[in-house]
Order: sequence, then structure tokens, then C-alpha cells
Amino acid sequence: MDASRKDIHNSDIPVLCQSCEARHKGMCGVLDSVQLTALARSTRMIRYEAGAELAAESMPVESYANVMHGVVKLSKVLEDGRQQIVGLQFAPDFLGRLFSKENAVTAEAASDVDLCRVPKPALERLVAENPALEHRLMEQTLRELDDAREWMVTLGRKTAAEKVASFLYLIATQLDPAATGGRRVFDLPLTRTDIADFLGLTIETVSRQLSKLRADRVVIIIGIRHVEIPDLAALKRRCG
Amino acid sequence: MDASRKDIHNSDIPVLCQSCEARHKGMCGVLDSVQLTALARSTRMIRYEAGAELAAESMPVESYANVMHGVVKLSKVLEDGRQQIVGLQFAPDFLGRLFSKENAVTAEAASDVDLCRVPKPALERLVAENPALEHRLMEQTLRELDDAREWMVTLGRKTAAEKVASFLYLIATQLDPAATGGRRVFDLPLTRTDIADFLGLTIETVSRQLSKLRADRVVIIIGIRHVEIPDLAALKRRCG
DNA sequence: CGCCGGTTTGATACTAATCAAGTTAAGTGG
DNA sequence: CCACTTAACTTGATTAGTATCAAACCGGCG
Repeated sequence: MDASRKDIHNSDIPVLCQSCEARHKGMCGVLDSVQLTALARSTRMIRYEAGAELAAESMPVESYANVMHGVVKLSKVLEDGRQQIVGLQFAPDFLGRLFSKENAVTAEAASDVDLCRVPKPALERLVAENPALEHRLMEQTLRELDDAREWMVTLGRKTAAEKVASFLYLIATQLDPAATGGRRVFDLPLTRTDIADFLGLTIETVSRQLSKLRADRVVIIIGIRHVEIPDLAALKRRCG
Repeated sequence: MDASRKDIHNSDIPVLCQSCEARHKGMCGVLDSVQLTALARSTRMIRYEAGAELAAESMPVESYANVMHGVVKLSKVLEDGRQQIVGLQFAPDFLGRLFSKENAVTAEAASDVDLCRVPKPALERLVAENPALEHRLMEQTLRELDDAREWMVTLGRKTAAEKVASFLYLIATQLDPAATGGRRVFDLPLTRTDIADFLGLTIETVSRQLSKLRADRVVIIIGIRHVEIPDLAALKRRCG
């Protein structure tokens, strides 16, 4: 973990926090300038390489963070090693489970990731003084709950083919939300193993279903990660 | 729906709300007596029979509620009718998705249920004026998110046998949390169809796995709904 | 060039779904 | 009280879908 993190100069923070305000989602948007300045003093931008562990299940929560760039995967494991990814966080999501002593999930950088970290006590003080901030975080938590429940339908009731289509649809709409028309182009932020762990499948099944979607011209896959969706509606019809 | 609901005299409410305060979980616990009295004026206790629909997916949210007695199931359906139960709510849980115009899920009474209903604007006004109430609801939302993610592991990575054991374990610990020692006794609040929809299985598979657990003396099933768990730890070992 | 991790493809095995009878439990009306 | 009805559940036989095991492939890198 140490090998894969690099501190970034602190003066970057205000700019990044304003950009997150501009997107009406990050936690900074509800703070006034005094609070923002106070917050900037305790935050620290850190860059992690893909694969770095950001927080471990059952370990004490040390800090919260905002995802500024990249994709973070949240996962849980059974004792025998079976793994399930239970959520993905994209910029500018808030990262961390408020009011809990220990992490309920493991957080890992799926791609290279920039985090804006805040120590646990600093953020909790700010939340206690600032109901608007708690409200903002409540709204994200509710969205995450909606997402989790939506994904439970995928895990419990969809076929392997529908699961893989649903995954591509999710990534296409998250990574390239502003794209006009039905065409989407992006690089997969997850390996085949991650995709399998997200979908409750094996990597072989994921690979076969991707090949089938490619054969049916629903997606164009160039190399191993680059994906083009010529017609998002056609992909959606494959999602069940 | 109308046939299965029965109004209860309003004077019952304060008592019931105090009982929910006593349990440190319902939404009334953080209100002062003035707010409680104001709230009591707009709340209404309603009883629903098992199977009644309390709220429908994609329909406008009319009111929130507290579950006072019984079990509510939250579900989602795919276009072709495949169904997945995405959550269960037990007394004294809060019911409803704050700040949303429409329901993300369908809510149905799994057993006979008593709800303490509050009109949407009344509760939202109270939440806006009372950060402690929003905090309380935030804590429940975070718990629900934890539960949903825990269940995603069950849906994505466990075998049918482990799923059924996990379901029994969940119900045993929710319905009879105060029981001493490892022995638990309860009635299943869900039909086999509901259990299958919760676990992402068919009812035949659920039935077979229950029979196997019974043959292995992990559970004693009397009639169709009455369940005795002689040793909760033994059941837990079957959960994977 | 050859190794290596990640991926794809193929052959087979196994789990859970589907299809099909039975069985039990709870009414309902004679 | 008992035959009849019905819905919910259980059990059995077969099939389908996905996992597992195994081998080949590909792209990047020393």
C-alpha cells in the first residue's frame, strides 16, 4: 500500500473541492468558505495505483475520503475466500461508512485513484455542526442503497448473459454519462476477475458472455479493456 | 388493499410511539414532547393483513411509516415477472425512501402488520426542523445499506444450501434477538415463494434444502411455519 | 526470444431449474 | 363431522446453465 500512494501538494485541494461542488455531488458543496478553509487544513490528496487497498473489512475506520478520480471497488469475502464486490464508487462519491468504528467492507482502487482524505474526527465534527452536510451524505447513502437493491435483482434473478450486459450498461452510463446519442466509448476499469466478483460468476463465464455480445455486435471490444457500445438501447435490451 | 386495512383509534398512537422510543430505534425517540404531540395529530395507526400492498414500485410516495408490528417485504420485479425481495423490515423500522418522489421498491405486508403512518409533507417538515431526526434516519439507512451489502454476498456467492441456512439465521436473530443461549423458536413470517424470491432460488430448491436441514437435525420444522433451532452456532456453520 | 499474467476457448461435471406427480393443511359446504 | 376443494408445500425425474478442469492464446516486458 505504501508503495502505491503518492502525496500531492496540499494547494491542489481547494480547486478540487470546488470542482466537486460544481458537480453537485461531493461533500464540499454544502460548506461555506470558512468551513472549506478549515477542512482544507486537515484534508490531504493522495494518489493510489490500481490494486491498492484503501481500507480493510473489520479494521478500524481511520478516515473518510472523497473519490476525486478513478473507480473504487467495495468488496466482502467469505471465510473460504469467495469474494463479492458489493459496490463501485466513481468520482465524486464520498467514501466511508459514517458513525462506525470499523469498516463493513474492503475498499480497493480498481483503477488508479485520487482520494481527498479527511481524518475521521475532523469530518464527524463538521457533520455534527453542519446538518446540511449530513443531509448531503444522507442523499448519497440513499442513492447507494437504491443501487445496492437494484444490483440485488441482478445477482438474484438474472442469467449470466443478462448480468454481463447489465455490468456493461452500468459502466457505460456511469463513466460516460454526458455522451449524446446511444453511442458510448470507454475503458473498462475492472479486470475480468473483478467483473466476475461483481456479478457472482466465474471469469470463464464472464469471458464467454463478453465473446457472445461481441459476436452479436452489441459491443465492440478492442484489446482487452477498450469497449465501444454502438447502441446503448440495444445493450439495455440484453439486460433482462 | 382496502379490504385488508383497518383503522385503529388514534389515542393508541402516543403509547405506541413511546414503546418505540423505549426500543431506541424508531423515529419518535429523538422528538421532544411538543413535537411528539404535533406528530401524533398527523399519524394514523393502520393494520394490514398479510399480502396487502403497502406501496408500489414507481408510484408516488404518499406517506412514510413506522413498522410497529409484523414483517414488511421490499421487492423489485423485472419486466418478465421475475421477482427479487431486496429487504425485510421488522418492527420498529422506519419504512419509506426519504426525499424521493416515487418508490424505488414495492412494499408488501409479509405477515399481518401494524403501521404508524405519517403523511410525506408532515414528516419532511419535521426532518427539516430537526437534525436529530435526520440523524436517526441516517443511522437506519446506513444499517440497511450494510444489510443489503451483506445479502449481496449471499445472493452472489453462496450455494442454495448456504442461502437457506443464511435465511433461517437472519430470521432467527431478527425475530428472537433476546433469547438466551443458542436455542431459538419462531414462526416463519414468509411463505416458501417469498423465501425463494429473497434467496434468488425456486421454491422447489428452498423446500429441498429445508428438508435436508431437517434431516440433519439443524432445524426442527413443525407444520409448515413453526421453526425451532436447537443450536444457533450449528446453523451458523451452515451459512458459508 | 521466451516468460508471465491475464484472458479466451474447449470438454466435462455438477448444481439448481424445470416439469410433473404427490402430499399436507386449511377451509367450505353438505 | 366428514367429503370436497384448494392453495401451499414436498418429492421425484430430467434438463439446462454455469462451474470446474484443462489447454491454448495474447500482449507486454525483461
